[in-house]
Amino acid sequence: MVMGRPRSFCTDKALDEAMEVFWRHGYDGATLAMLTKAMGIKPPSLYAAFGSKEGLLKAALDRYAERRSEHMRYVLAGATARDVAERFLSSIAESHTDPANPPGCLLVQGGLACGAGSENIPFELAARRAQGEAELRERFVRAREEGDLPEGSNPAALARFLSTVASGMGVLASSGADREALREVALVSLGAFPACGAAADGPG
Amino acid sequence: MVMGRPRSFCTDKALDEAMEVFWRHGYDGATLAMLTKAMGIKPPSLYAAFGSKEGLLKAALDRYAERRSEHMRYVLAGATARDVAERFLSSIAESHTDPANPPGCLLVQGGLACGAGSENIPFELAARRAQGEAELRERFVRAREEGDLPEGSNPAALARFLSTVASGMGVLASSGADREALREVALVSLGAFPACGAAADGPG
DNA sequence: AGACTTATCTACCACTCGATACAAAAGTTG
DNA sequence: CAACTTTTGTATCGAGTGGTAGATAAGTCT
Repeated sequence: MVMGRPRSFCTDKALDEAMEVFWRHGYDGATLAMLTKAMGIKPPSLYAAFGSKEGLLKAALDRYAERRSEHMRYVLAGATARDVAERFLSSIAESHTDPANPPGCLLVQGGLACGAGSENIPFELAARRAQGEAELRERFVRAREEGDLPEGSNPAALARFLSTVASGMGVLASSGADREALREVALVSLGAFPACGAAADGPG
Repeated sequence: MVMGRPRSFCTDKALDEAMEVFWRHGYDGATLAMLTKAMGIKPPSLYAAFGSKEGLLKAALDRYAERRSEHMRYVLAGATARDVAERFLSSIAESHTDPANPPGCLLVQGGLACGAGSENIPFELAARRAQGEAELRERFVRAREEGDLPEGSNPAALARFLSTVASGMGVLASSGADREALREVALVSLGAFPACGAAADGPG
């Protein structure tokens, strides 16, 4: 075993608490006092473990990404592109209104605009959002090759559309919209999605 | 004329500068130092004119609403519901990437999550976003009555969908997406919109 | 002119921010 | 045991926060 005094807290548990604080108050709005209180540790322990407030956010984002990757694996396993879109939107509607978490999405709530000294935080969050979009895009490229998306369709645009709706649903959820409202948005959004082999029934 | 020393700055000009700061940095990220520097005045003048930082934001939001109301008048004047949706989405794509302003939407960038002491700011912004959605909803209710939306369609859901996409486009724009990307999203989104009298051609 | 009213400027308030110095505590190793 | 390594708690750092007191400037009123 390693030498020295053992750590008195569980890193993952502490990260979960920190994640919730960042989620609810944003990066700038989350103060060291809030974070240390939620994590049950003192500032020196926080800095020894994560280096800085920004380092703590990145660690929390990594943990958030782990959670999301499970969802994405399920989403991307959809049989058709339309199936993938439906899974994506409905899972977003559920997760963004999960009472176990703050409403919305950490990657949106975390901070679209920050004050002096945290200008790079919005970029960090944007990069993580872009990753999910890229996964969808690759899946849709494959779908077009496999013929379940029309030849003329635009996989990049469809992925960006879904990612945009997801961000918008994050904004909606953060302002108190309930789960049913998000499901409705998901349903309407799905109407924008092309159907190939199946009957291309119009929206409504 | 009123008595006393006349004000040395133009309230509207100062508000435009403050709006830009809130837009770019968010409510919490915008400091008094930034605001007073941009407005070209000192703190006592700011407080005499607007009461508090929050009062300044609300005044800036009022001014923002004035600007938007012109756009909305044009949008709502569309001949059909689909026409309204198209005008709405394309005007959002333009305004959210207008190089004269910070990217995105003040009502989104302003603050989805805030720190202690500004918890009501996100509600304030959400209320203003909801107003635009309500205008769309009323227009779509009328459209259904007039028969250019199918009987079974849901005006509230359609309005919420458009509002959600607009918020998502704000998030997208704030992370550096260019105008063409937003136009693409607008185009795909329009595919979710029901067409009534015209040919209900599928998306693609 | 001189009283009155309002705005502006300088300087500063109490407070909170993220981050850290230092010593005591809690382990492992010889 | 003593030497070593790492973490923990206390107490605090300098910088920056939103906001204001008090004197002065710049107008209108009688």
